[in-house]
Amino acid sequence: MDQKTDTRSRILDIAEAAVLEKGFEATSIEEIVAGAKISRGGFFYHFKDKNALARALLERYIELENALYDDLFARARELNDDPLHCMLIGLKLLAEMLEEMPTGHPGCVIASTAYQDRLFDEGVRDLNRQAILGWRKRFRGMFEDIAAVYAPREPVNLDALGDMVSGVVEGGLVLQRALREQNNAAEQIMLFRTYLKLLFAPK
Amino acid sequence: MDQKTDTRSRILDIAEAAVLEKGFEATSIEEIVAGAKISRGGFFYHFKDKNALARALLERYIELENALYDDLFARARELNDDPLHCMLIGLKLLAEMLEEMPTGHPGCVIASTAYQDRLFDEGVRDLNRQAILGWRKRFRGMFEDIAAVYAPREPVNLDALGDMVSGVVEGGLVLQRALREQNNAAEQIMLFRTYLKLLFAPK
DNA sequence: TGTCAACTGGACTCGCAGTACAGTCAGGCT
DNA sequence: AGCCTGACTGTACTGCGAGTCCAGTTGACA
Repeated sequence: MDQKTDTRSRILDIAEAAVLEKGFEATSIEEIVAGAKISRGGFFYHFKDKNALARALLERYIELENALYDDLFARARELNDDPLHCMLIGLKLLAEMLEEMPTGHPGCVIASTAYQDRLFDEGVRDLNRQAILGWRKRFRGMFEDIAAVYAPREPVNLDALGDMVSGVVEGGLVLQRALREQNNAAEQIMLFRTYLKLLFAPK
Repeated sequence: MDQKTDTRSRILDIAEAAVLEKGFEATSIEEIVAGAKISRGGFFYHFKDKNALARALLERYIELENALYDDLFARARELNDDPLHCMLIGLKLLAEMLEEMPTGHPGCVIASTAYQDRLFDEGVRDLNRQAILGWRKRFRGMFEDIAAVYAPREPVNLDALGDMVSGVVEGGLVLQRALREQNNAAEQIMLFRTYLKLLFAPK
């Protein structure tokens, strides 16, 4: 059981790295089993097919991302109780985190999955959807707290603003991937942070 | 020669629709030739391999997108000479265009390509890169014109702001695809428009 | 009439996903 | 000690899609 968990997550580690590097379809089971030092049979013992692997990969990724956001904004809240400043600090921390990744951020599995749609079953697509809706809810809530204290200077739809966090990160990562530059995602987040300052900060 | 062009672009049309629907790898040459009513041999007469198809697809898409931006902002300029208002009108037109597409926007080939990297050769990746750099230059230029008239209220890197146009569109399309909603991309663009108003508009 | 571009059609190789299944091996249970 | 089970290994097979090769057809034009 311990061993099962071990091998399974070893497969996931190797698969994730390969998928982020070159995409899901381009990643063969052959190379995964080679990397994990197991047999093909062993792979199919853990995952019914490639779709099950995709699902597990997504689940793990989403859980990690959520934990990361939890941690980030908890730390931000410790530094400043004000909802706006908490948000601004959290985004700064997020940008720094992205920047500090020496090889650049691995890229987001969400976008990767979104554009390879029909390879996956409804379950995988729904997982993807739920994750983004979760982030919408998370950030919408934070923006509501901010708006309760600071009236926005222009009317904005808070759901859309919540989505913008995900969108800016996803978009930034797409740019970063395509341009082969280093800090586009971090830069985009900082630019979004300036937006929030202009939108909510009084003066 | 005319027929060649005809069949070739018929292949591209069908391939583009299929690729945007389910991704490049998931699109088989079999279904493309079936849709275009040609033989497999006919396909390979026009395209050396799938990579050549990808390249042609990208080239066509980028050209179209550039023409679209040219047209959009030319129309905006006709309506208002001021660089800021021209930008704001152009973004509004862009958002409306995205919104009016009944099935939602087909999605951006750029992101799709970025996340399936290693399937393609260096040429395709470079095309992708050049397209985004072109948009950076285009929008950076427009923002410079704006900044020459209206001092930004917060310091911003204009290259990054230029990238933000592409990033917001890409990110919005990713959300739209993943959420299966209709107007995320348009909404994100309008939100970005509000950003520009806050950043540049005096008061 | 002959040439050439634009195909058709079929046969083949190769790599990869997925199936099937028989056998191995270590640990815990009785 | 004997047995069971979970976690595999190894091999052999099917089927699909990419890509190659090539011989032959068709229609336009010189």
